Amino acid sequence: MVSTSIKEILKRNQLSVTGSRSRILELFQANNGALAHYDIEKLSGEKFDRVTIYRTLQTFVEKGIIHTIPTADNSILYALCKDECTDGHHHDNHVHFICDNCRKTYCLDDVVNPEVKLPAGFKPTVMEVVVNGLCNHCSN
Amino acid sequence: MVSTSIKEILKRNQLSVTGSRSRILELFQANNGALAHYDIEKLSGEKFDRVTIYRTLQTFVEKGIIHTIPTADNSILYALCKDECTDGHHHDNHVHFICDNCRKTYCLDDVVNPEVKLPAGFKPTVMEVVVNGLCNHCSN
DNA sequence: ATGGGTATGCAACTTTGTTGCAAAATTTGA
DNA sequence: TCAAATTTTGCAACAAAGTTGCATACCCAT
Repeated sequence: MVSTSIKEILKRNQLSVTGSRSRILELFQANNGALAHYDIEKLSGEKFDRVTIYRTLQTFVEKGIIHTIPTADNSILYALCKDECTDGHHHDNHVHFICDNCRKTYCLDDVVNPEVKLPAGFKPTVMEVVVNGLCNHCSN
Repeated sequence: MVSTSIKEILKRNQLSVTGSRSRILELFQANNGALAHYDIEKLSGEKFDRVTIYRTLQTFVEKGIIHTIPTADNSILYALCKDECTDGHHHDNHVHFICDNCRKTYCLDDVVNPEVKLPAGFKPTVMEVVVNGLCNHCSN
């Protein structure tokens, strides 16, 4: 059942199981996409304090449960990490896709970041690829 | 001389030549990198109203004089476009590099965005590639 | 069940970005 | 060159987004 796995995720990351954490994780699982702070505030039904949501998201990022996606319009999106993520070390080296029509954000987990040849002296550590366009549901 | 070319850039884009626009363009030319709104506020020496800077940057983006760079930490960076940019149509399909040490952002104009194979049905329009790491000055 | 530690909610505040409007500056045309 | 027409600027007020300190409430191990 769903609630069990949520509890397990929190325990695995040494986090106490609280109402807000469970609910927010649930929202991510149910939405299967990326959520902004604003979305969570709406979806959770005004139930939690804004501050709690900020702190919960921050904690989840630190623990490697979710990761952030940069967007051009200055809003931070958050999405669930795959299981391999561990404390502070994210392996979210996949392409993100934002649909210009339905505004949904997809983690294209199977599309691995491409190689990029940088000029001499530039040592890369992290790379973010965000593609905008029409998703498979909106492109007909 | 520098001031002449700044004037020409503004005129070419049908913008009246004003103090703030000239000064802000000058800052971009002098810095040869990306600037955030915050940077401009500091660099310009408290000389201009915050609102003016917001509006000037917005105008420059619309005219294709500068383009935005999305970052993971929710700050918008702006950088000069190459001359080929025209109204609303940016050709900034190059890789951006942010140095984790000196915090400088580079437009790697010669590093063109790589090809990415998307799943069936996904139709891309714009793509952003941002690489973090150490730049050629900080990697020694 | 209880005590120690952690998380939450509230209040107050800071930062960031937006809007309307009058004053000032820039451009245009005679 | 000068005055009128248009744009731009700065101010004030506001809205949204994010942060911090602290007392209360909750979670969890014993």
